[in-house]
Order: sequence, then structure tokens, then C-alpha cells
Amino acid sequence: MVKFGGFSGEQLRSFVDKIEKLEVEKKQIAEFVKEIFSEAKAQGFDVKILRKVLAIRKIDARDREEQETILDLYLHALGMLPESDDDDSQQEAA
Amino acid sequence: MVKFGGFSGEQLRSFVDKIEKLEVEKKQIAEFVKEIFSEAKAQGFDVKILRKVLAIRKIDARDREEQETILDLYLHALGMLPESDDDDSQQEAA
Amino acid sequence: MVKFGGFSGEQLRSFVDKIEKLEVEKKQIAEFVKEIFSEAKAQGFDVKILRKVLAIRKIDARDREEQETILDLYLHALGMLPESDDDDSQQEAA
Amino acid sequence: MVKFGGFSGEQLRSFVDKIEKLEVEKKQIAEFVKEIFSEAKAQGFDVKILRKVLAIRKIDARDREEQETILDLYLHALGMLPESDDDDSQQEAA
DNA sequence: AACGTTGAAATAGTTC
DNA sequence: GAACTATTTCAACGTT
Repeated sequence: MVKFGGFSGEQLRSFVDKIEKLEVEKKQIAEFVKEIFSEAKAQGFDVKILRKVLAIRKIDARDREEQETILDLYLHALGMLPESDDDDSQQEAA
Repeated sequence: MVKFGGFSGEQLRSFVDKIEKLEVEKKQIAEFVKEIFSEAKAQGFDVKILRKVLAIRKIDARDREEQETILDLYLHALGMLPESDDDDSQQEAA
Repeated sequence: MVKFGGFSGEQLRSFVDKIEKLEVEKKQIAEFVKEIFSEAKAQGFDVKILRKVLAIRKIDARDREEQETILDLYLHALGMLPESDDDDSQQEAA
Repeated sequence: MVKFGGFSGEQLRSFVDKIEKLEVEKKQIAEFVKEIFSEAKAQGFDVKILRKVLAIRKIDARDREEQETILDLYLHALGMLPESDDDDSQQEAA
């Protein structure tokens, strides 16, 4: 049931407050990032290239994650990994 | 001159490190926000409505800012505000 | 199947043409808007203020929309709106 | 002088109206463009690629413009073009 | 004319 | 998988 009539107004306010505070934090961090870009630019770096560097590193990180995932899949397929979902009977007598 | 060939590699690394750390922080906060939404949902709140509430509050906040800004503009246009360096023609009969 | 090898070149050309034509129209409109600003300025209006007025009206319009949306959400949440396919509990006493 | 007190309210309203109408038109065109993308997608085109095609054509168009500009510069440098800025007195007694 | 600011467009991610 | 939301990116604009 949807919380509206009654006492849950305080809870709602609490949720709203928390989230808005966190959004503020996020915004502050974003501004900080911008400052760093400015600083880099002031020191002669090409911001566009800097962004590209970061983007590539991001992709690489993902690749690594995915490849680890694939590795896990392989290992699991070969029965060399204890998988979370189907460990319904392995534990007691492993 | 663009800093990429040469000794500025350390600076670059420093910028990249800082930014990536901040990005991590942002992501953590975003996850935290999601948790709060989950919590609210678990307590029976309609997340869609909660989002709308937040959106409206955002718009209202911006509206308030804009209203203040335009008030300043009006006052200044009417010569009722001591603006920093805009007294170019007000002194018609000084 | 992705349409790029083969006979669909004409279709592609057609899409590209249509879109580019529309983009041209958009650009023309944008230029027209600029002309109006110029005209206003020439007639003694403070363009900055004019822009702010427009911005505030935009925000207000969006706010109104959001308010209506959330009203619908409220009403619906309270079971006071006949939603299209949300009659999950009406049938108890059919 | 800034138009505020008095009779210029109507003019202001007129400007606002015109601009907002044009903005609406722009938005409609943008929606139309989206529809075309949808249609293309429905017919099996990869929208991402379609966008890339458009982007490249845009760049090419710009390139052409810039190259024409450069060509103009060359021609002018070689004294083969009448330049805009300093043609204030050349025509009558060149 | 470069700079930062702002608004729009696009992409990625999430939810239903 | 379709729609919605959020984030990121890109371009335009005013400003200095």
C-alpha cells in the first residue's frame, strides 16, 4: 500500500532530505573535477585529449572486468569454481 | 604547446588519478542514492512519486534562483542597484 | 539484419536527405530567433532580461506539467483514477 | 534607455510570443527527426551508424567551407580577391 | 577572439 | 525490449 495518508510524511521528508544532500555532494565533486580540468588546461594540457585518455582507461577497465567475468564463466564451466547460484548442495559434502 | 611528449607524464598521471578517484566517489554516492530509493520502496513508498517530488523541488529551487536573478536585473536596469562597473550612461545630468 | 550492404542505399539516402533538410529548417528558425533578439535590442530592450523572462516562463511551464503529472500520480496511488491497465484489485467483488 | 515603465509591455509580450512560437516549431522539428530515426530503425537500419553518417557529412560540409575560406585567404594573399574590410574606397578609383 | 557558461543532443543505464 | 532516467558530450552563446 502506498504511504500517503498519515504519519509517513516524516519518513518521506527524511528520504527527500537524504537524497538531496547526496545530490549536493555529487554536484560538489563534479565541480571539483571541473576545477582539475581547468588546472590541467592552465598547465598546457589539451582537455579534450585528457578526456579521451580517461575514456579509454574506463573502457579498458570494463574490458578487464568482462574478461574476468568470462574467465569465471570458463572456470565455472570446467567445474573449477564454486558458483553462487547453484551451490545448493555442494557445501555439505564438498 | 601541448603537453604530451616529454616529461609531463607525471603531471598527466596525477590529473588522471585525481579525477578517477573523484569519479569513484561520485559512483559511490550514486549507489547510495539507489539504496535509499530501495529502502523507501521497501517501506511502501511509491518510488515514481518520490522521484517526481524531487524533480519538482529541483525545478522550484531553480525557479527561485532565476526570480532573484531577474529581480536584480530589473533593479539594475532601473538604476536602483549599485552595479560593479556598469555605470556607463546613468549620470545624464551629473 | 543491418541494412548497409546492398540495395538499401536509396532508403539510406532518403533518410539522410530528410533529416538534413529538417536540420536546415531548425537552423533557419534559430537564426530567425536571433534576428528577433536583435530587433528587440534595437528597440531598446535589455536582451539579458528578455532572455531571463523566457527562461522563467520555460521553467514555469515545465513546473506546471510536473505538477499535473504528480497530481495524476497521487490520484492514481490513492485509487481515485481509472488507470488503463492497473485494475489489479477491483475484481474482488465483481 | 531600458524599456520598462509604461507602454512597452506590449512590445515585450510580442517578442516573447514570437520567440516562444519559434521555439515550439524547433521542438516539433526535433520530434520529427526522432520519428525519422525510429522509422529507419524499424526498417532495419542501425541508428548509430546512421547518426555517424550524418555527422561525417556535417564535418565534410564544414571542411568544404573552411577550405573555401582558406582558398579565399590564399587568393586574397595573392591579391586576387577584393577583401571586404578594406574595400571602402577601392571601387571608385582603383 | 578565447573563455567559460549554458542549453541541447546523444548515449548509457535502469526499470518495468 | 521498450520507455524512462541519468550522465556525458557537444555546440552555441554571451562575456571579457
